[in-house]
Amino acid sequence: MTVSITDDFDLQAIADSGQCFRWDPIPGGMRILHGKECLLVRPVGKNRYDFSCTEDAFERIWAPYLDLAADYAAIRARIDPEKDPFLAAACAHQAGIRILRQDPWEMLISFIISQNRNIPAIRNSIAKLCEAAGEQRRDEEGNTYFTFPAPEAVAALSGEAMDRCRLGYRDRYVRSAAEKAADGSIDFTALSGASDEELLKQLLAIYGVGVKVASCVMLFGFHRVNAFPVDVWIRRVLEEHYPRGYPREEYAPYNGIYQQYLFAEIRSGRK
DNA sequence: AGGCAGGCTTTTA
DNA sequence: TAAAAGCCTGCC
Repeated sequence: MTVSITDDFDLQAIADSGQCFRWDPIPGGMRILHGKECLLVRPVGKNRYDFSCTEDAFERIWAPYLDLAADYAAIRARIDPEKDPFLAAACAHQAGIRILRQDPWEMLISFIISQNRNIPAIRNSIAKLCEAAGEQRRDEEGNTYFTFPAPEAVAALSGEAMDRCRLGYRDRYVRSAAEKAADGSIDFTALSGASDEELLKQLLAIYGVGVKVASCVMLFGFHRVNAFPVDVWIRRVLEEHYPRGYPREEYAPYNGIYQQYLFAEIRSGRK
């Protein structure tokens, strides 16, 4: 089906934003993996895209996933270039990013895996985990892909199979989280109803999850768009561009969205 | 109690 | 060789 998207939507910018690890370029577009689902997207004209899904799947899965109901241009426009030139420039340069509504379980595992590693290494481990414990399927064009595995499937992996995912010391974190998600002691449905403060507390109680990973899971898995992950890159932004402090209160409730523009900006090499 | 140093697997540049 | 979307443990 053809979809019209007039708000910010840049496939490459989103793929490069560090929030998703299973977006892959295909000829003329992007293949997007999300949980067990797969979507092929190709731009076909100004603000128009070919989606390899039915209208029903678009309404039910992909429009929510891509957060198409939100107005990112308006969120960018809230920043005053006079008061915060660096963030305003970041918003302008990095326009096209959206915060995806990803699966909480997939985000928990993905960001546990992310710690102390760069993005290519993260993608590699996640792909291997999907191959080891996910289901093999074919996309609309007959190419194979693997679903993101269910908690039970990860918990059931042998030590050897886990080793092949190259998780390093994180393997026990992944296994523990999978066991707790499988037996219900991590309950994503219940967590989705918690306040930001309570959700953070619950996530920090998970073995292998610190403040940085918890913030990413909140932002990308629970769509808590005021969560503000501080990693080495954002730390650099704050030190170099906000020596007198960063106005978190002023940017509520969208701190997480602005964080993404800052992150993309500093990683792009622009100063 | 809360802060800090050191260690940790592997990949990437 | 250093750095990478960090966290845990032990020590003080």
